[in-house]
Amino acid sequence: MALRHAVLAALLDGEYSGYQLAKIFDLSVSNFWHAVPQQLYSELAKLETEGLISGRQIIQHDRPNKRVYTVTPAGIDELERFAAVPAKPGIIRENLLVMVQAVDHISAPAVITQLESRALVAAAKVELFERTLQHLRGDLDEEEYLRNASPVGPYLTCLRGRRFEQENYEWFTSTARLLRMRAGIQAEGETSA
Amino acid sequence: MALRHAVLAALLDGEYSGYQLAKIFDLSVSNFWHAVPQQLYSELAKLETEGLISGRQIIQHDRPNKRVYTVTPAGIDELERFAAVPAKPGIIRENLLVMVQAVDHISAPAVITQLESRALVAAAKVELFERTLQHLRGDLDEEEYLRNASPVGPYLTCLRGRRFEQENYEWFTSTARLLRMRAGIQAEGETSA
DNA sequence: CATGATTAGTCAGCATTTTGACTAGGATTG
DNA sequence: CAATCCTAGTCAAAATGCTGACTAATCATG
Repeated sequence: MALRHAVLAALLDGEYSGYQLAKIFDLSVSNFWHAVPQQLYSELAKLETEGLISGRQIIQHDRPNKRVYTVTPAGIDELERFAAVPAKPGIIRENLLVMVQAVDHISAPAVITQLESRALVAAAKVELFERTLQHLRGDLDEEEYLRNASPVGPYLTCLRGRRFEQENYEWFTSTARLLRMRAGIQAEGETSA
Repeated sequence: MALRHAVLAALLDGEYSGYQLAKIFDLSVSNFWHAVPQQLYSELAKLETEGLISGRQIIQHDRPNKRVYTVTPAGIDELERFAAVPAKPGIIRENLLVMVQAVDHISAPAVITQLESRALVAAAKVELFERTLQHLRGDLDEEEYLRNASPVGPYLTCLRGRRFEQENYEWFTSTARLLRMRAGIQAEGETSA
């Protein structure tokens, strides 16, 4: 019973189908919760039978019909209870860091390549979050938005996500550079003097 | 088949028992891989039957005997193969951020309390990592350590962990303060003018 | 005008993770 | 000197997560 609260929290923000939710999870929600589409479909079904969300069919003529969901008052109550008990500490699983942990014992170039490609991914995510934040706050500046605007929750989690990816970018980049240097490998664009 | 590489990577650094490894996972390794003790015991058993680690019994008289493990050459090969294929993107699951995402719809004080208590935890982790880094580098300064010293992998992942917890601390703290302000709740120590 | 991408899912089943209960002896603390 | 903590695990079962295969219609591309 863990995914359910992430789904409920994501649905607070609008009426979405499983398919749409899968995209949202892939982008913004992945900052604090990871889930693959199939998990969402089955969790939505369970949440609906439990009455925490309610779905309705949308007939579409240009593309397949879909079922969109909204959080019910019972769903809000569930979130309320969820927030009342201490959250379990967060978990991280990052294979690339496992590789770096082992880098003294294995071939460094493989790890360096991965660091460099993940740095690009991280940079793209930073930009995406940047745009999301701009979009959320519209023409207000950040301070004003934070002071008054609503909803503020998604903005705050997005701030955390952006920061996380910024730090990822910097660590991936500097770690790759360092390992290159130690291995005596020239970075792309560098030349030996 | 994912935990196995984290276990192998952790064991590169010395000869540990399941029990010791559980503590190590709880502290430093949790920066990049989360696992509970029972997972480690069963994973160690599997790794040993597969010949990727080898264990030996240590007879102790003052406390229960234990079985300690070291990575075999086959285990190193396994890590090598692991590093040769692109790592899956990392995953995060953080219930406290789920609560913040939902904060506009639920009781804010519950969330604020949790943010404040997790800020303390994060601050303690920062200090722990700080001490770990100092211990690893001994009397060298960081630049020199990074340039030459060995092993460098655990130092690098610890740097990432420290940074992550620093950012957690700052985000928890500033988010709690902001939510207090928006709710019109005085922070501890503050007084209304 | 065929090929592939996108939307919008379903179904079955394996794999992994987590929880909880239990053992057992020595060390520590009130 | 009884109660609790720490070391060092084992076992079974429940809960959760993930993979892969499949359907089916429309839209975009070459």
